[in-house]
Amino acid sequence: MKVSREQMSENRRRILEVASRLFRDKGFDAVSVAEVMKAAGLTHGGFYGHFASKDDLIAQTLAHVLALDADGGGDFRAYVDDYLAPRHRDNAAGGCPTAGLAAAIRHQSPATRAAMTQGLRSQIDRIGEALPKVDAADKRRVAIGSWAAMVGAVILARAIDDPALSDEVLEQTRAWVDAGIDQASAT
Amino acid sequence: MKVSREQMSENRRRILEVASRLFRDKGFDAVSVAEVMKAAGLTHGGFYGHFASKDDLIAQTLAHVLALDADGGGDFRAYVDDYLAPRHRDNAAGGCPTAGLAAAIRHQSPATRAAMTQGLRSQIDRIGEALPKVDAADKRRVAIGSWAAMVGAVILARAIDDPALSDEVLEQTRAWVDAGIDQASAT
DNA sequence: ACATTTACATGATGGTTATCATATTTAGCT
DNA sequence: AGCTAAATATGATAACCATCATGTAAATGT
Repeated sequence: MKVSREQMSENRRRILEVASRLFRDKGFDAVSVAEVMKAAGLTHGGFYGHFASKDDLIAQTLAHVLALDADGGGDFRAYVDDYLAPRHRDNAAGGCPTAGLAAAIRHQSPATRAAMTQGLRSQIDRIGEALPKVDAADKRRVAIGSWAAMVGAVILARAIDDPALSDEVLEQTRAWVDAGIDQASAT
Repeated sequence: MKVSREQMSENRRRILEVASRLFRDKGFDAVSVAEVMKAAGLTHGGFYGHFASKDDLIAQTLAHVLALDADGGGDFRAYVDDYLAPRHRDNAAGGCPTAGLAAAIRHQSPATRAAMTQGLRSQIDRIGEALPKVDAADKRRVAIGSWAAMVGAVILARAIDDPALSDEVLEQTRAWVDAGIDQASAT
């Protein structure tokens, strides 16, 4: 049955929302179109009225979720602490899409790769801006290096099947990133 | 047709070899059992004579390829340089299995997760041993932090669809890791 | 040499999935 | 009020895949 225009765009937004959670939780391949639609409260048939293909859904979902990621205007240390916390490791569905999906981007469509590239560019810039005490010459290094360490640590911590070692990876990476920032912030 | 015992174990080794390349190149899900067997020069039927399931193949392949990873007794700086080189980024099939597969381990069987955990433990220890100038108290931090940054950087560099930014991620992470080691090596 | 075991090949089977075809119902316009 | 277009539902299709059943031929032990 036809629905109102607002209802339709609300449906579309809900599809993107649940898709972003499902993809982060289970990966692109392990989530079917029908599963996404069901989680959005619809049936699989209407899907192709919203998106041209599953690849298109993936690309639009990634652009959507990376655009939302633009908060965190506060202190970078606090952001690092939250990012490298067990809580974030254990919450892939609601967590950072880069940590959850970056490794799968290699195998996705050009539009999806472009969305991730743009998201990373923004994130690096944003981290640089959150490092006021670091010399301009060192900003790119600190922003990129700490972001790589953060994403890598969460990926490793999620892969590890031993809570103690997993916690240690997070904790030591936090100390490593802090030390790197301290060094670059010293006059 | 039956083959000799040596031929069989040679076949088995070849299956693990091609599977490790295919998995690193395309991911666990995107590689079918039949594709692995074909790449090994066999047909799909004989597969279950060697492995109990695809999950079993994945677990044994990961254990196999992580066990081979134990070389690199040399200088850690040289290892970092090779690891964070465009050549490694562009050679996923033959490159580090942690960078290629760690993010997918979350969704795999317990045996596979255990193999990855063991591989990471060994790798962290190995890096610690390759850092003779670093105080014992700092060794875990440097080993874990630099490994997280290296793995994260290669994953990000492979996701990025812009050669200049991808190269920059590798280059700046190299500088970041070097600076972290320098700082920890200073008396 | 022969019997038997066995490694692999060929050929199903059942389940899943992306995508499409068609029907239905209702919003939006006249 | 009625017509038309459109959003979603139901149902079908074709491809792919993991796994299993069965056949075949050669290696191994006697």
